[in-house]
Amino acid sequence: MEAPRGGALSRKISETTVRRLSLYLRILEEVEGAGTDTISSEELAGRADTTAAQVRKDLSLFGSFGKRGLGYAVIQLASGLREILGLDRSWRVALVGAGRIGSALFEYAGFRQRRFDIVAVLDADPGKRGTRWDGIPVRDTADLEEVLRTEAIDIVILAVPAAAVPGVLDRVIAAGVKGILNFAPMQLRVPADVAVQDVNMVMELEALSFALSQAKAAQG
Amino acid sequence: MEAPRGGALSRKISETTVRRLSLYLRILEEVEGAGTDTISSEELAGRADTTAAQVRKDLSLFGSFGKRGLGYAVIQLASGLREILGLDRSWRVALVGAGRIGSALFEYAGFRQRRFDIVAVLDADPGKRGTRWDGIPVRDTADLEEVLRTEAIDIVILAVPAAAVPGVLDRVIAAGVKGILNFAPMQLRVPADVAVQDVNMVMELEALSFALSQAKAAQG
DNA sequence: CTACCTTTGTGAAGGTTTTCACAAGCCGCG
DNA sequence: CGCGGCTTGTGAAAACCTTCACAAAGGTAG
Repeated sequence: MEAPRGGALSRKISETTVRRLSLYLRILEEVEGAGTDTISSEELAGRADTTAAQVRKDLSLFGSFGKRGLGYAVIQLASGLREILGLDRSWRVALVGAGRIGSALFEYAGFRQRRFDIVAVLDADPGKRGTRWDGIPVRDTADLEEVLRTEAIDIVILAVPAAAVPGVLDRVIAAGVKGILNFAPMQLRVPADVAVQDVNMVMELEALSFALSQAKAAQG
Repeated sequence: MEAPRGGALSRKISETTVRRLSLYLRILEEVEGAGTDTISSEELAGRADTTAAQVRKDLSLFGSFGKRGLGYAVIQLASGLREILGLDRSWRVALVGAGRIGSALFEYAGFRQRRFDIVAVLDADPGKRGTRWDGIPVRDTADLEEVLRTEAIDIVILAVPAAAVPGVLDRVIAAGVKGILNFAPMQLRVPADVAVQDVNMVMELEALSFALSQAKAAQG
């Protein structure tokens, strides 16, 4: 039993599966706080807005976490999911772009909770240089390479204006960073070994716009 | 030719298709600025990081927008996509939660460009009340129902702390709002006729964490 | 007008993801 | 210890999505 686990998977795991795993983990942490120590696929599915079969299939891709007749031990499953998702360690994150969005992200407690530690902040604006955010000096984007290297950065959060993206992106990639969280509304072209996740709020609003328009059209 | 268009669709359109349509529109607006007046599915696909067949299939769900041998007229296709996505009108948006994230969103120009007009801002903090953001008064969340009604709000951006979400959500739904953009890291339970889009940056970072862990495991 | 080049729109094929359904396994109780 | 109720893990089926491949159609040049 319990063969694959965190290791190198043979099967390719889809983006949607990873999102669900992430969601399961959040739910487990919520119910753990509430004192529940065991949970069935049925209940987990109810809270995650999916089906019990989906939950079991997702988990079965990584091993055997449950007990038949009983369900899943909450603490154990949470820990298993953390291992699968690579959350059993901390990640060193650099925030590039200290504008409104950057500042909101920096303050956001959810990152630190998951051990995504923002250990460097950079901005091109000379006016910002020298100020400190919660003790971390805002450094010049000109020093990007040096900061990425000396701080051993794993992940870059790109929160600069669209016009500034291409230049910064090339340098981030050249510096060997393999993970980018992109807030600019543009497609980043990156080598295959670099992972990019986009956060595009306009796209989300457009999806709402589409849904609302459809509903209106259907209903008359 | 050109039968379905914006109207009530028989086929159910998937979330991923809508995201691609949104992306196509952004690309068309970019190349339009550059003076191109015609574009092939091949070129659009290249810029959208997908395949020509995918582009044609996506568009064919809504009608016939191209000319064989020539490609798509950029301006016309952009306008067709705006109609499909419901962007051929403005949307009245209320921002609930005037904290760091709310403030960053309010300033973000991308929303106004697409005619998502933030016409109301609410917050529970009495200290914020009476201040004005770009001329819009920050109002008390206690007045939520009245504001949603008098301002004829289409979409609510939920940017309040997780603990405050359940109370606010119920009232937003009761007030008849059918579209919600949710920034709280929790599943919203809503009636079937209410559309929700989640923006969850922790989940995006976790997807990066997973990808980076996988890569490390594979490579040794 | 015809021949030829190009690119769309779309059935059919292929692939992936989700759902179904049930044997296997765990627990508690008598 | 054996039975019954419950829930997992998983092949098989169904649904969904993407890719292929080609007929249909616009344009152009001769």
